[in-house]
Amino acid sequence: MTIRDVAKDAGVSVAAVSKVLRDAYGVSDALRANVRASMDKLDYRPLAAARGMRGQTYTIGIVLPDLRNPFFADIMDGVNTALERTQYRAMVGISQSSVETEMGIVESMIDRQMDGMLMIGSTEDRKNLDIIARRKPLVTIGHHDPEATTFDTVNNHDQQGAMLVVKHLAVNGYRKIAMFSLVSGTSTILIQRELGYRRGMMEAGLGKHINITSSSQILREVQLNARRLLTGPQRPDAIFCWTDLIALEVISVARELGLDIPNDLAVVGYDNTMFCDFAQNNLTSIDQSGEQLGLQAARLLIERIKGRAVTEHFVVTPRIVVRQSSTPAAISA
Amino acid sequence: MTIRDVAKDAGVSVAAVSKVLRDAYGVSDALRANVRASMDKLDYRPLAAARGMRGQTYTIGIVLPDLRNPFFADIMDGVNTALERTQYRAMVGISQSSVETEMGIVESMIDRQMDGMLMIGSTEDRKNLDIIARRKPLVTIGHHDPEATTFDTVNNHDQQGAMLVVKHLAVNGYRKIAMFSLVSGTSTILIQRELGYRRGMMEAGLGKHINITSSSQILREVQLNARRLLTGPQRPDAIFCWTDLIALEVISVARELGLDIPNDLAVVGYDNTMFCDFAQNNLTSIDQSGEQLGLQAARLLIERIKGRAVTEHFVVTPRIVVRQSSTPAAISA
DNA sequence: GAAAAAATGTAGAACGATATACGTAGAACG
DNA sequence: CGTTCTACGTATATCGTTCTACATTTTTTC
Repeated sequence: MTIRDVAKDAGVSVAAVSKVLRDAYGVSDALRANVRASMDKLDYRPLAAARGMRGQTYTIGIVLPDLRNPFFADIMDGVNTALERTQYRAMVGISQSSVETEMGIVESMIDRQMDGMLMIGSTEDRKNLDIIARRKPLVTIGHHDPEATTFDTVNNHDQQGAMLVVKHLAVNGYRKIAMFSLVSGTSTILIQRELGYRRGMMEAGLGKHINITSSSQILREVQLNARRLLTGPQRPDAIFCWTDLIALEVISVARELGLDIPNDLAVVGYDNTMFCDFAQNNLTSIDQSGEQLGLQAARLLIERIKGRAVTEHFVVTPRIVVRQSSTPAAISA
Repeated sequence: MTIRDVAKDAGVSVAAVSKVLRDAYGVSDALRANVRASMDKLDYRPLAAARGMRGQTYTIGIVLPDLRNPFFADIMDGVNTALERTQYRAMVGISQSSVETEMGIVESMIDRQMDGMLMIGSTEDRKNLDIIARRKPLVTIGHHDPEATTFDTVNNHDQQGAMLVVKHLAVNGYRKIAMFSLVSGTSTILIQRELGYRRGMMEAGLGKHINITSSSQILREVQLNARRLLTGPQRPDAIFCWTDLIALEVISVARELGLDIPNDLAVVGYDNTMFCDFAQNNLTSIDQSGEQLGLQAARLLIERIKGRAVTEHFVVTPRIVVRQSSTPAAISA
């Protein structure tokens, strides 16, 4: 089943069929209907590889850091919603939070003629992103770079989100508020969240309690760091974790140490993923509306593929969703 | 940077370069070294789209039902390990547990000239899988069909896994053991787990307590069904959930109802995902070694792509990992 | 040392789309 | 009524590989 078969069946030229396929200029309604009918009849499907040789593949590549953080599922829901009514399809690559793998995936997506790329929570720096963007339309989620001109960015206001957390904790009487962050020199969202945390602490007059622990994402290391933090000389009475998944691990360690949450320790996460709502977690978190982020990013990417050249930076306002893990009152009530 | 540039630089024919690229027969060591040097020097990367026109794209398509179940991350770890040293790359499509979407993704992967497909937890029936397998090498994970001859299957022994659960619960004194299953007429792993549950109950002399509740995966519906189960006239004293994620939701509902786990209610999951270990869950589960499943599946798929025609069916033996959610003794101890 | 076999390399026709350049008919214009 | 537009279609070069068929050289065999 090739474009030639369709052309023959419809009694028109190959070029005419191609035009119909691409919604290109210069096709009468009659011709279009005729060709469409033949395509349906023959159950014709264009081969992306062949299209890719000269034009588009109608495929966008999505790079995810890992599959364990449920937040990415929220984002993908939004992406899929945005793509639903288009002829674009998403193919996902998993970088396992490694920069080399990430670049490898991007390369292999370019080799595979993806029309554009959406990088989520990328750890690349601006230079590398610029290099990619020069080759293919690019949109990032979770990379702050308001000065970027070669690619679009989609974010929530991470600094503000972190400040919301600190403010909420301070209002609820917590003082020794620590932050559990991620070791990753280049992640701009971490930088913003740490900044927000510091600013929040200063504004609450808690500057002297600023305390940031950084850890990789490896489960064992997270546990080790959490345990160290909770058994150290200056045990915090609240921990703000950079993502829900880490918060759940911190809760786990705290429970094992016999600490009561939220009375001995408050824990707050980020992303407001579905796990926060479970009664055994009941985790206060920042909602950055992953679905919205995914939707906007996909929209921007398709616009870019279609030719938009001016850069857009989309920012969502985060909001805090308060649950029991940070509200001692709720437990006594 | 095309194959022609490399050929020119190395002073050989285009065909020679192509042979080196494909590890094809008829290349001397000297030629290979020469060509490889030019490829490195020019930083050449073959274009998958062009390769796809005649040969392989060295890309395998992986179809995942959803991104929220952390079990799939374990599988993907195995897949990536298996692919690491090959020139194959994985591209993932998310079907959102919908049969139409699943078929759509498969179609679009075939359009994109994937060399083979790995379908995980597919809800397709044998007929559809046969149709796919006739077009592309296919391996499934989580689809029992020992009679299948057109594709390979990789599974754990789900029936045995379910029996392990029932036996364990019975030994610990639980009697009214219910099962929380998934509405999905065609999923063979669910059929096997339900069968194992029934057999286990019969063998434990608990036939009259057999009680299977089925629900979709939608969070609200799961909660509703769990609540109905736990507040009904014949409240079970243990619930075996078909996957960890559901078990976590059941624990949540039970906690909200004021039930103590494991004294009022035991909960057991399946897949032994990372969340089971968290202290707030402490969930007994069946380990089916997702990483092993992924590794074997990827290996089988590449073998098939390379030409193996005889079918293989790989089965892992499940083992139970006992935690507090099903051992009342542990809590009093 | 001639014939056969194996090893190594090359030329060039595919693969299935896209997109440029162009032809032709009918409409609009003055 | 001739000219210029516009709308609609077509012919075909092109994209970057693969792979068959073949030519040449080297090795093996008797």
